[in-house]
Amino acid sequence: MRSAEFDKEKVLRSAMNAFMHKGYAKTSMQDLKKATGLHPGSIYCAFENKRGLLLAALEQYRLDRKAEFEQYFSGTQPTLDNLKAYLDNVVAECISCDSAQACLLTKALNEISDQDTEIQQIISDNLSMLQQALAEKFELAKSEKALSEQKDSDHLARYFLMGIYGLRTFAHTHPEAKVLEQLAEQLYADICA
Amino acid sequence: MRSAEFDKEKVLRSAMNAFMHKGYAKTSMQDLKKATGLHPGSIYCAFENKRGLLLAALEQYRLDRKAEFEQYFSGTQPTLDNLKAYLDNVVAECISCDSAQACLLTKALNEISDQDTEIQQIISDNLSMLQQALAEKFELAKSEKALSEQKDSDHLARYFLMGIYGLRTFAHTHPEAKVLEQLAEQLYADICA
DNA sequence: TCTCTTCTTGAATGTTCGTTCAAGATACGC
DNA sequence: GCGTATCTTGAACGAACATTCAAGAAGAGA
Repeated sequence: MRSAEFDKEKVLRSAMNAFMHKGYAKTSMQDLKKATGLHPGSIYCAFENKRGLLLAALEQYRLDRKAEFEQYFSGTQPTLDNLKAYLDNVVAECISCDSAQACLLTKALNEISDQDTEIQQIISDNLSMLQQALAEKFELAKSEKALSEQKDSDHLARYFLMGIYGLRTFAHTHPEAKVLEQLAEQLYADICA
Repeated sequence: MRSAEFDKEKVLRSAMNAFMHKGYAKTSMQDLKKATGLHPGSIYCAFENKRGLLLAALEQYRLDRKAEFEQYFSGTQPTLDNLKAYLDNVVAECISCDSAQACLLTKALNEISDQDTEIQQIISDNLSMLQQALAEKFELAKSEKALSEQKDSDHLARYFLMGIYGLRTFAHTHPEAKVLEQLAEQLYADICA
């Protein structure tokens, strides 16, 4: 026996970055080779093909984001404060990173959309999971009496997610902190109102 | 002398559709030939290359959308009603069309982003124009006493646009009329509140 | 009707792409 | 320390790509 020499998570995160910056179609195997340090043969051995690498990268992205999300709600602060912090982090990401630091899920969703129903389904499922997780947080906020019982948590989660999508796209044309922060502020206010 | 045989607007709208459905990178010249009915030579003669065709298509898209926008505000109804109608139309587009009927501008913005600063600039400028046009409508609504003078029209325009971006992305995973209409409803309410 | 000019056509070009595979390298079991 | 199973390497492959161009088709002017 002999085990593989590369760190799978590291490779997948490099691939994620490559896909996020150039998009799936424009990222060539040569780009992936440069990004991951793996030779084509190894990539094909480990992930079957370019599409398999994208699938694995999407799964890694899901795990990373899930861990990140849960970290935001692990403390003892009021749930709504955690939600605001989470939103502020989205804004910070939009500003700080190189301009193309979008979410891999939405980036891939926009690009692949109709052409690959399986990937489309995976992405939709992932985003639905995030939506579900958000809805649970809104339920939690209601139980903390920080949010009116009248509110529909599912609707709030959808609206919140819609806002995040919008923010990310908006950031492409207006990467100015002040403007994005103001938008996030209103989004949060409208949800808590 | 002999004039060209094809209808430039028709060709550009066909190209627009092709680019919107498959994205720029994935749309091959063969696809464009099929979509436009033009042979490669003619395309290169008229638009220099594939990128030139995208530029021309973007310009045509801008003109079409500008005309569409102005039509929504040509009547004598209150401006806010027109805005709501405009928003409802966005939602209707998200639902009715084949799932990939996004906005060419945002689609291209998401895909090309960093790789072509000239196209990035053109798209940003176009979206800024729409934002500016929206801000003027909010100003108009204020003068009609339908909106508080306290409100910042520029901010409202940005928030409205953010919502539209978000709606379009959201529609990719939830193409259900009821959900999208509910989101649009709240967006409108939050802006007018 | 003939000629000139311009447009149209689609096969050919060189390049780049995703993918394969056989040869070489390396760690593990004995 | 040897044999072997497995991983790594990178050259090679056909396919598909954007682009070119020379030959053919067709309107305009006489």
